[in-house]
Amino acid sequence: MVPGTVGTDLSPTVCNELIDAARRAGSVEEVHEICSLLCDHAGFDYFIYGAVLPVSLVRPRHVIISGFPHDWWARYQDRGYFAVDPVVQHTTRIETVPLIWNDIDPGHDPRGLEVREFMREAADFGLASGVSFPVHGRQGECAILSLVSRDPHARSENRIMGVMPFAQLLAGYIHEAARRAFGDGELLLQRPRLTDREKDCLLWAAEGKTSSDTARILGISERTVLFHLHNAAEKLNVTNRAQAVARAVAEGHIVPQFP
Amino acid sequence: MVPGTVGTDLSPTVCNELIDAARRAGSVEEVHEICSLLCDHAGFDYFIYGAVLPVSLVRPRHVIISGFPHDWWARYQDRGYFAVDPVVQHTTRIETVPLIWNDIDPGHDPRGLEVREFMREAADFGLASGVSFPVHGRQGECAILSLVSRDPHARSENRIMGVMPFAQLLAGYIHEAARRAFGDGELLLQRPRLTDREKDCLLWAAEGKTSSDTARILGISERTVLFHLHNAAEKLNVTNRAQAVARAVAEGHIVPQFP
DNA sequence: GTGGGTACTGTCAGAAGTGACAGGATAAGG
DNA sequence: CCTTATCCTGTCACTTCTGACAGTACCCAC
Repeated sequence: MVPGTVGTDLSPTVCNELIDAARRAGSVEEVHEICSLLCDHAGFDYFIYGAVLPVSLVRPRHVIISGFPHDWWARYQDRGYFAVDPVVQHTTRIETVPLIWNDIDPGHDPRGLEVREFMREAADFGLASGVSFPVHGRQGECAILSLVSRDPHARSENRIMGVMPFAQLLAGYIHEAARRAFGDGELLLQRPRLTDREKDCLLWAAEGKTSSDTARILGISERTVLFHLHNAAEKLNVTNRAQAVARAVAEGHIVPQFP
Repeated sequence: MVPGTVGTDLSPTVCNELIDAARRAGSVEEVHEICSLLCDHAGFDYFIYGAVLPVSLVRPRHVIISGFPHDWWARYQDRGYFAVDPVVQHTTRIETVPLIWNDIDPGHDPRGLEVREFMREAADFGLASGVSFPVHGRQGECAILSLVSRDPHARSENRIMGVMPFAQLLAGYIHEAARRAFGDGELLLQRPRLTDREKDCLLWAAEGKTSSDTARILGISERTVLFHLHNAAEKLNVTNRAQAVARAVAEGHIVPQFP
């Protein structure tokens, strides 16, 4: 399919087909293919999907499925453009809505100059305009699916506005497929399983209680509290209570409440 | 507008209008109105938007904008159906894609019976079928927008599949509007500012180092480490190091790495 | 220069946590 | 019946933390 020659034919029917395909997809190649199809049908030239998995992020894992021109993508990685790319910034911050590249105004950014330079360079490589769809999971898991056009004025053709609903919806399904493809629960499995009591004791420790406080609260002896904390620390592979609590919070084993 | 008499006329044009409205909206009433319009245009009878804001988990704040029948909503709250509602479970877990109520299969759920009973009861109150759109922000912020029909077979009419893309996209904008309406950064402002040294000391504490370890690492005296941790604990309004570390991690002041 | 914020250092007593010893009770599942 | 997992309890020696005492020094803004 020759880039640029395909109009916007992302009908609800095509969208549903792609959704079905995404729900079945289990490999990176399949996800790549679906992104590629979406890209074609939506009338764009390039795509890229990037994600930070899985999240509870003791060890964030960055994954990329690239449909970008190789030379640009190599340059992007080489020069560490993650730190500049306004799309990445947009997604890792807060946003839950698509970002249309033409709307990006580097004026407000403290690094406006860098951002402007980056965008100019991207345009030189054929990435003139585009739209990025953020997807967030829980606990910080996040992904971006970008569709990019060589045409600098994709927006004025209403191309972008027309495909936005379909692409945003699909982005969610593609993300789920990607998560499967990259080995969903892998890291969750690495997370040790704590018993209820261990979590109880960690939780109260995280809320500032001493062992004897916790013992009173739980109606058990102080020694038992120490015992559970000791076991929890071993499972979490940490050396003391502060580290145990830090890890338990970071991995989502406990959710302490603060005053 | 009489519920049930409106067909699916959620055209891209209407969708764009609603998006624009959502981007301008700044009050809960406005958000309610937009949800209501979406509901009508999409051919549904009721809606509900629920969110857990904002999220640095320290003080999760639950907000609801309800377009549900009052009697059902009162009963729902009264009986604590949050814990049973499969939609809530779906969203607070992992999912990033819409949940079509007809697809819910309580069979796999350990509490299948309860769930089934809950769904039957909802149907008695006129909530026969529907679709829920999850929205996730960063750090666990999450929201659900549900559109509900009195018709138990809304799906077979293809009504749901037709509006899904538009509604999912809009859900993101509605969520952003709701966040504004409920006072966006309020809690972030309450977050105390820690000095670099305080964060250094907290970070090493979170990684399991003792004060003397940290002193050696930072090239200062142990007493100074204790001093900084003490100041940090005062700012964070906590009583000991474990709680200080827990809060610092939960609020994102530090990001410890674990083995 | 005065005040405020940050970084830094000391001592001391008492409270709390850690590691290693040793043991028992219960329930679930092969 | 035996294993496994969970939960529970104790003592002792040693380390670490906490809170309250009392200071020095630097930089910046008003």
